[in-house]
Amino acid sequence: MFNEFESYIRAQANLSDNDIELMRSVAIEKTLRRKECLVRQGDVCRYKIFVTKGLLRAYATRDDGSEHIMHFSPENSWSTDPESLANGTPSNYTIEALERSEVVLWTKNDLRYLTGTITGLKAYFDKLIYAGGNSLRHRVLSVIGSTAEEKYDDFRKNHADILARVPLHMVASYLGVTRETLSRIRRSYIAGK
Amino acid sequence: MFNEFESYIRAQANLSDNDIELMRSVAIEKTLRRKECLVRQGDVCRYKIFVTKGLLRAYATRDDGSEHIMHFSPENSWSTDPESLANGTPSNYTIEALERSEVVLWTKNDLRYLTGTITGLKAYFDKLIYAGGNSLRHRVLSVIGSTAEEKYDDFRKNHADILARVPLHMVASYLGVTRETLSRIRRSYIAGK
DNA sequence: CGATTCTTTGAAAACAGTCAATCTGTGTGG
DNA sequence: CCACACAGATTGACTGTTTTCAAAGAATCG
Repeated sequence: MFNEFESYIRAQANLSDNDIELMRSVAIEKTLRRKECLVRQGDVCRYKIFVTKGLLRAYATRDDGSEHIMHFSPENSWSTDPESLANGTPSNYTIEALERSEVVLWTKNDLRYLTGTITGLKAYFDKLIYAGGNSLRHRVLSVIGSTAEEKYDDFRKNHADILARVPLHMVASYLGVTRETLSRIRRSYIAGK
Repeated sequence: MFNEFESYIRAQANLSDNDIELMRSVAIEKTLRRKECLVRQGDVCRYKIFVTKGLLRAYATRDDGSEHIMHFSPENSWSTDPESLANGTPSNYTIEALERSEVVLWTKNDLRYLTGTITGLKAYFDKLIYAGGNSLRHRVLSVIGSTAEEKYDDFRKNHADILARVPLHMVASYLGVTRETLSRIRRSYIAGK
């Protein structure tokens, strides 16, 4: 798993062999069964997670039992609850594997040490956070200004890879519509083209 | 205006007198009339903006003419279009003063130099981006999982200061509901308590 | 195969949007 | 001081969309 991470990160950031070995020395490898949770809502999220295989989701459950997906993380992407990780507060999210997955974990402290030592890694994380902000802003715009159909369009455009891998009711939960509504949208979508 | 910025930033970041003078030397001060725009949708956003007095909004206009507010920036907060600023691409947002305002501006290049030189400033911006991500995530959750009424509640809780200063139809535009709906919500709100 | 899980469908109800009109307060110019 | 225009807020009636509830059909996992 770390090997997959290594080839990914080498392509993304300018790291020496030494940097890689440093990261490896504190990395934790883990295999997740389908439906296994890495963090449960209410727990403290202790790791920053890189997915080398499979697919995770981070979702919040409301008092009424409804679930809202904040984030999908397929292979070669990251997951965590940044707020819980940074502050040690209980997480609002459950992070669950949707497929059998392989992940690499780092604790907050190790990560702080790594980003403090490896400037290339810090620069990479900065880029990552910046890109995350952009996609959150796009999502806010999409979600406050669009009909359910436009949101679905948007999702198809921006997350075609995810669309093919997750049950529809999770797409619905990501978009903030019911599964029934999404189902009807798709029908008219197919009819319309 | 830079003086107001100075006292704010000194409280937020660990900066030497020298750092401050460096920032001052490239800062641009500007006064904005009510309704004056600093960036227009389609323009490139050339500055990072600190508001020392007044209130700005950043909003996107859709093809159908509807406006969606991404961000309010009262005094002692920042505004910009990060994507446009970083990439030099046309901005999706118009940044407009809602009140007579005073702002301090830095160009991308000056900013890059400043953050590269002043580590305390870099650390402060990192914190800022991190906090911005958190609030965007909260907003996404609020907006995909709540009725119009709950969104309004949320806004009241998190932005009481803004609520008192902007016309209601802008709150509506921030929340993604029509002004009529918001008006009706407020009525039931008052009746209910 | 049997049991889940996922998806679709229908009908009714709740919700939010649209259109049009009115009301309010503010500020301007005669 | 008044008349007027203007921007904002509210209301009513209507329309359209989305949710809810209930059921059934399809696909998938063990």
